[in-house]
Amino acid sequence: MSRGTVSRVLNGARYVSPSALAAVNEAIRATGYQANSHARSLVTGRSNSVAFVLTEPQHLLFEDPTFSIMLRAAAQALAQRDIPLVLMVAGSEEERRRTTTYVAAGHVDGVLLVSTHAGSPLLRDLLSEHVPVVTSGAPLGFDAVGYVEADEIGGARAMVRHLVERGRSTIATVTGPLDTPGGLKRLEGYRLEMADRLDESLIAHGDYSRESGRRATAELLARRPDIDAIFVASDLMAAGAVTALAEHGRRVPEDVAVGGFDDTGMAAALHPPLTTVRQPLDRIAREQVRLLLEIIDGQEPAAITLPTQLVVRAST
Amino acid sequence: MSRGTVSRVLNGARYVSPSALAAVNEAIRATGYQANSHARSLVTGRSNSVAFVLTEPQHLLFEDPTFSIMLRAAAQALAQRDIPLVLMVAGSEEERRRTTTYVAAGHVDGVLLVSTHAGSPLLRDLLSEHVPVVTSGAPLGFDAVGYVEADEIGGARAMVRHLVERGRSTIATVTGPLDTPGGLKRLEGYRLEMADRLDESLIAHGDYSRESGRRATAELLARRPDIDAIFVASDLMAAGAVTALAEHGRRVPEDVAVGGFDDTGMAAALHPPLTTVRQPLDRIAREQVRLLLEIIDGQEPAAITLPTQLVVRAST
DNA sequence: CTGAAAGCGCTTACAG
DNA sequence: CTGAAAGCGCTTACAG
Repeated sequence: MSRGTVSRVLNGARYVSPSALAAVNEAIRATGYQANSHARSLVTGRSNSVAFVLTEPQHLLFEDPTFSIMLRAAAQALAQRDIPLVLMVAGSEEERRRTTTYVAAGHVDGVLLVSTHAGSPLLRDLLSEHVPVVTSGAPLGFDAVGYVEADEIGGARAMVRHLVERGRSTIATVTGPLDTPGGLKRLEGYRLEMADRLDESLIAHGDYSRESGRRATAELLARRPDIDAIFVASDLMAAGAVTALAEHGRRVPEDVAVGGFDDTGMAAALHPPLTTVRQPLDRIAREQVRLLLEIIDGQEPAAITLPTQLVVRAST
Repeated sequence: MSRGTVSRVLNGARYVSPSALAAVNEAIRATGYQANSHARSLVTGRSNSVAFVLTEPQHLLFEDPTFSIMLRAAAQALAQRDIPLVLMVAGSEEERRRTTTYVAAGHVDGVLLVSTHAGSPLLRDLLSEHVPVVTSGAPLGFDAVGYVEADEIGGARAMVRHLVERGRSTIATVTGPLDTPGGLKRLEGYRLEMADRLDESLIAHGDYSRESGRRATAELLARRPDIDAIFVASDLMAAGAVTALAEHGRRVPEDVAVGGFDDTGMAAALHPPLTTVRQPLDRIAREQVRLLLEIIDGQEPAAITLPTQLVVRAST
């Protein structure tokens, strides 16, 4: 039996007789044969691997479980297809250059990018090299890039609506960074739902870190001591907000209701347990992988929006 | 100029005349040439990549920043040598099999393993395939495996000594899982330093999760209401311990002093800020990478122990 | 020090 | 449907 026939079996078994197919499969089982991936990549020009590129500042990565959850989910979704995930850190300028060079050299077939900031130079470089990319969250300021996002606006609106239904009248918000899609869209949802209740003094800005949630909440309390609810744009910042409220002698939820966003494990562990908006992070990562592989296979990019879900706990 | 000469320049420039070397380097710069890694791997039989294998239960990975810190540090140490890090998740039985097959097939040259449990079947399989492996923490029940660890025993002793110096007389401990080197050795350090103060009723067991720290502390308080200090074997569990103490109306540090282990960002963020034992996680990951690359290059394994450092804050 | 040649293990048209 | 052949882009003895 020729090498060519074996290769055909390995690559989809087209134009192979049933008897040859069976014989090859049996031989593969018996010998535990595994194709040499380097030889295959050399001729196909495909690496059959994908990079997961981390661009977030160090502290956030360790504080906020969101990133680890997506990383792990992506690794698992890829493993099911026997595609390795290569982790790259592109925090500094030099790391970014190294990452672009590495990717452009064809070491990986595509890139998974998490929470891209507006005008990200890394994304710009990657696109100019025509590297298949899928981001999580709509990349601000880029067109024709594939992405997967949660329904940020819908989720934020649902939370504000819930706070209103709970009888809260003075609802503030702590935003995420406004150069990220999540930060921007959660604020947009808040604005839309607040409508004529809206007042700019009810808005304070954070950067997704716990400490920023605490600081922004303290600002709000100083400016508007009359607030009776806060929608905080991430669970981690909400943890900071709860701390700030305690420091100012406000009870949660009696004096001030607090709602978060994400529903990572932290939300249920807070005191009191946090009402929040659940993002389907696992599913986002899985869809991101699926979409990237399609694009690598030559399909056009797409934008996928997945539903969020309000999870009511004791904090509201 | 022949391909052979260029190849010699790329691989260390032995037996190359200065003029040829200069010419090749200039051509590389001018054209931005990058060697095709698949072709190179095909002939050398080396993948020039390394796997980072995650075996921890999901929840711990997201709760405890220790793992992300080591993952990121390892990725950065490898990136400096232009070696990609392949992330593999080996939580389930099937994932473990897939990982072993993948690694044994030569897709990566070696494996970085974090916090191996006693008798780990993954480590057993990897060693039986003669895959170069370096673990973080001494792997319990295995010989001749390279590893890098913090001085767990010394760190635990320093903490107990500190609590004694602070005038505490009834010092309890919450341990980590005793089938991990960290869990076992931190308890050993506690035992050694307690000497004749030791009483088994002062020991409660956790599993490194926050909730287990809370539960174990509640147990201790029920059994020994007279304790005035607790050495908790990780910062995350210490956070749970502080919660339990508050729930039982004990003030930290006035009534009960609390000491942790790790010194991840969480320690300084706790209320009150946590006295803890700093593990040099960055350095551990860097040394782990260095050692693995040496072993891949044919050197014998080694065991490296790095010093820990007591960091005193307000909780003691 | 340098060039020519073989070979790493696959895939893919191309005949048959 | 199947086999023989070329070729992917390198590295590495081997002559010279």
